[in-house]
Amino acid sequence: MSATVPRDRSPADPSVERRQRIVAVIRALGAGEVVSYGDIAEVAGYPRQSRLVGHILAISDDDLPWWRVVNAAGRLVPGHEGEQAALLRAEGIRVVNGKVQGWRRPGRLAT
DNA sequence: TATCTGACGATAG
DNA sequence: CCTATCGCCAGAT
Repeated sequence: MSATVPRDRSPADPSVERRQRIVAVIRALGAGEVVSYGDIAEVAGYPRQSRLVGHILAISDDDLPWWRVVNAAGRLVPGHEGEQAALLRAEGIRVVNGKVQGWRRPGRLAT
């Protein structure tokens, strides 16, 4: 027997809370709504932690509407572009060449 | 403990 | 459009 005991993942664990919080935001997405990883992180209360969102989605079950999440450039998820494009189009989202049309990154608008 | 990687973001060239 | 670099954090080795 190893002397190491599996850590108890209680709800009090901050890493669990982060995960739960981010998952909750993703689950709250409705049909036709597309957001970026950074947006989810910010809404969840963890600005600039977009990588964490990507990680959660990668390890989490497919129970979540992962297809409604794209990167800041409107780019689809590598390796799932075909399925994601189909799912998005089914919700009325226009997808062209692996990117969401009509997407614009904040801070790059205006003249 | 150190180092690398990743469903990221932004800036620079 | 592309690659490169830096910042950010969690997990894997």
